[in-house]
Amino acid sequence: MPTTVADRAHIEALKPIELFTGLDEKALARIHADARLWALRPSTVIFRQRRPAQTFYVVLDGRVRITEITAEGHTVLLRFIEAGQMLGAMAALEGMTYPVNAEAVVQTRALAWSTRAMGTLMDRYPRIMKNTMGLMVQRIGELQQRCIELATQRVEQRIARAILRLIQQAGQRTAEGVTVNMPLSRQDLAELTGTTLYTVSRTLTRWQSQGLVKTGRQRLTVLKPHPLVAIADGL
Amino acid sequence: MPTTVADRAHIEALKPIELFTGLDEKALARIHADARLWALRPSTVIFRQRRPAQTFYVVLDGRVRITEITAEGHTVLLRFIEAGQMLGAMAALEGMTYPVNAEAVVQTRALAWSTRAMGTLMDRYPRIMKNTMGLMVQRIGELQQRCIELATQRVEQRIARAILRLIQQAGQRTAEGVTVNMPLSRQDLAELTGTTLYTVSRTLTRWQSQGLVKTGRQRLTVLKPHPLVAIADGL
DNA sequence: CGGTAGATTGAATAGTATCAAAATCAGTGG
DNA sequence: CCACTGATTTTGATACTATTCAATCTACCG
Repeated sequence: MPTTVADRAHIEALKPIELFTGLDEKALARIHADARLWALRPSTVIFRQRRPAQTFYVVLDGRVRITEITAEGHTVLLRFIEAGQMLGAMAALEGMTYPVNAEAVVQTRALAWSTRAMGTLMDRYPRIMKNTMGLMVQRIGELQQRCIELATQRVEQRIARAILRLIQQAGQRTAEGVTVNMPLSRQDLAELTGTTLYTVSRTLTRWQSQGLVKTGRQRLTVLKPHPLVAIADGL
Repeated sequence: MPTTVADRAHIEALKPIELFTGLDEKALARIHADARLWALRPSTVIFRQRRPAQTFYVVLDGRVRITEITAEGHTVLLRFIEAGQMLGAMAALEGMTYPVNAEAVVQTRALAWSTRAMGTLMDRYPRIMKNTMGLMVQRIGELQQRCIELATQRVEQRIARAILRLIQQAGQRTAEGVTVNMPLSRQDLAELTGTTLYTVSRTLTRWQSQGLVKTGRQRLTVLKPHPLVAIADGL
């Protein structure tokens, strides 16, 4: 089967994805052939917690919100998934359920594989498994960091850290400073840091009056990163 | 190379370990041949955070304490590792550093492989990688659970959950109830739940006066699990 | 130009941390 | 066997952070 121009473009798209590093073009072609492309409008639910994990995704562009809802009804925002990252890794193993909810924040495209297809690919190309392990190690590290912050830091400190992470992940330089390039409500920040939207609001208003940030409806711009870093590091 | 009686016993010891499920005896023999056995006295430091990850372990018996110390000097107790579980999974990848501290709580035996040896084994037996992935998925789930508890639950609730988990992991039936079968101070419980030893002490004394638990110096017995479960579930 | 989701603000309160001090317990060695 | 030592635990008083609830305000959308 000869590779067409369109195929080549698709294969190129797979190259920068961390999950597929170290694989040759033949492997990438095979991997791509098994994938289906999904286009997701903002607020589309990709999967829900406790449902059978049947599809494994890699996000091509856009942004996905990972949440978990507790028995008491609290929502915790666990992370955002960005371009190039995998999504629904549980679906790489058979017979699992998704532990979380995934929802597109903005217009998002993702490649999708069935559990069966990804299982076969991993058996054929163990390098994918090795890469997955590496990514899981990263994720474990991030989660441990979150646990530690939640266990030892004050709310203000946690909000500062969350914002600094957000501008790392989705920061866009503007004339004034760095803007978080996605809709982000006070409620989102509260779910991200384990507090209430009221406390987030008060904190942001204070920072705004100090000239550290500029806030708007679902929008946030960091004007002076350094004092924020100081707060994140515990004054 | 014929397998001796002693070798056979060692290979049997590897069989129940989740990391090695699905491997045949020949593979297990090879795996065992590469391992070194470590015996660790209580309080022995196995590795420290930020040091190069050079050794991958599987705990045969005993118990290991995983902690992380923050820049501000707070210690967070992330988990206990029990018999059959892997330890230092970061060492499966090359060029990583341990993200945490590991210390034997009681007399402990563990098998150890060098990064190089475990890398070779994983290349030769991809099943080990698949098993590792499964264990990492478990670990990610547990950490997410911890984050959610820290983000949404009150201290009392978190302490109840921690204790219930401990009697799952290290519970020993006695005439009165179930005892946590390892030394466990108020400080440990505080580091496990993100609070202070004072609050843990007050909580336990209250529960003791209600007849739910019986506490002693580094010792804890659950007399009535059901009310504790009710507290863990938020009354 | 209303309607509505998002954001702010105030007041009251609850939950925990913090600090200081005292009490208890397990060993240890005289 | 007992007093001594150090670690662990308990308890009290106080300060403070953050939540909760209610009310109001604001920006954006159709």
